[in-house]
Amino acid sequence: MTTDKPLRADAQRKREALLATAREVFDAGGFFDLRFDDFARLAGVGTGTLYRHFPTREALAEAVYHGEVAALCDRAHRLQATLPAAEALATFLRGMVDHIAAHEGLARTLATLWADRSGAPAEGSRALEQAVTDLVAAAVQEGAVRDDVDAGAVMMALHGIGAAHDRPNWRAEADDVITLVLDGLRRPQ
Amino acid sequence: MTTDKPLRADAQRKREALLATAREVFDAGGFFDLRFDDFARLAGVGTGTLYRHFPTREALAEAVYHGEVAALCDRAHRLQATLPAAEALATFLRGMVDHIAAHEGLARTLATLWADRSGAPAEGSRALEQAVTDLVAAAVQEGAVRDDVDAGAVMMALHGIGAAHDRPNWRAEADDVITLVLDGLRRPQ
DNA sequence: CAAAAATATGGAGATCATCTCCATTTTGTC
DNA sequence: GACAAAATGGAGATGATCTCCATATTTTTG
Repeated sequence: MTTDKPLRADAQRKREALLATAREVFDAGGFFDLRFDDFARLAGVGTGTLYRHFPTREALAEAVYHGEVAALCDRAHRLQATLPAAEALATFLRGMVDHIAAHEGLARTLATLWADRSGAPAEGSRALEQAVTDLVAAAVQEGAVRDDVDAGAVMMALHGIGAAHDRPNWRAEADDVITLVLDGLRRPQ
Repeated sequence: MTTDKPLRADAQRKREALLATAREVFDAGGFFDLRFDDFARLAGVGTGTLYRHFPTREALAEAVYHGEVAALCDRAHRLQATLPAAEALATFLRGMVDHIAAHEGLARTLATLWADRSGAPAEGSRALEQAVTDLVAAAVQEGAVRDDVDAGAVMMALHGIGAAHDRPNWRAEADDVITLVLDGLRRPQ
């Protein structure tokens, strides 16, 4: 499905310059407030080039955070391989909140990518969802988690954590959401 | 805090025309896709008038759904008066999902209003949050619900339900989120 | 290596939604 | 009915997004 035509040398250079700029702006927290065309100016390329590489702001955000999200997913796989499934799930969800808390821009990015109703969901979203689904399925298999609740519900709760990122008491509430989800998932013995 | 200068007769008429148009577009599902100025055209008023009455799209959405949200809050109060607190909370949350499911536009509206980071949260949001907070507090008081989880966490889960409104399996997942929240809230005996 | 083909560039300007401004009209008051 | 206050409408300013294509760079071919 991924048509990977080999990118020309200069194209690769410009693309990387754009990504570097985007990363900087991201870390500075201004990603969603910067005029989109200005990413081009800051990276020293033309606006046409910007739009050719990243047709929308969301595409750029997705590219910048592709690494972050991939890291999250890798972590899920590692946990799943080394811990009992229920613990893996708990550790992953707790760690996800940590991770979001540590990266100012991530919550807003995830919320934006998730809310993006324009056609296909971003690759990053898909991967993350798959990771969560796998973790839940394993925990169900193991018998530690009820089987009458869809893994999608956990994703929805994560949506909430991302979407609500500017609530004053975000961190504590996010932790509490995870607590509710985990306790709610425990198989009623 | 609410400075209510009595509205002139024509002003009231135009305002009502705008609201009527907005409600129609809402029900048709196109509220967030319609050019904002077009609300004026459709209502037969000038754009200046539109902007005077509703400075932003969110203000208009808030006004349209003020009634809906007020109804939700009233319902919360009635339930709280007639049922044990834990049941009132459960009934309210289940009913909220019903209500959102029945009104195509509501989820997106709530998500938008909640996500609106421009200054003060809309009156509707505030009222809804107060209602939820009260329900949770009463249930805690009654001893049916743990006291170590913030009511804000429930709001965050609702954020998720609103924000994720375009997931293919929305209804089932939303119900499951509520199940998780309710079971997670139950005081561990 | 030169020429030809393919690929990518930049940035001026088209397009489009949002919002403002104020000369005119409508309403309320005395 | 005349004066003041309130509200109107819609032309145009503003500003962000995106397109287009003549030019430049890279790759391939002979």
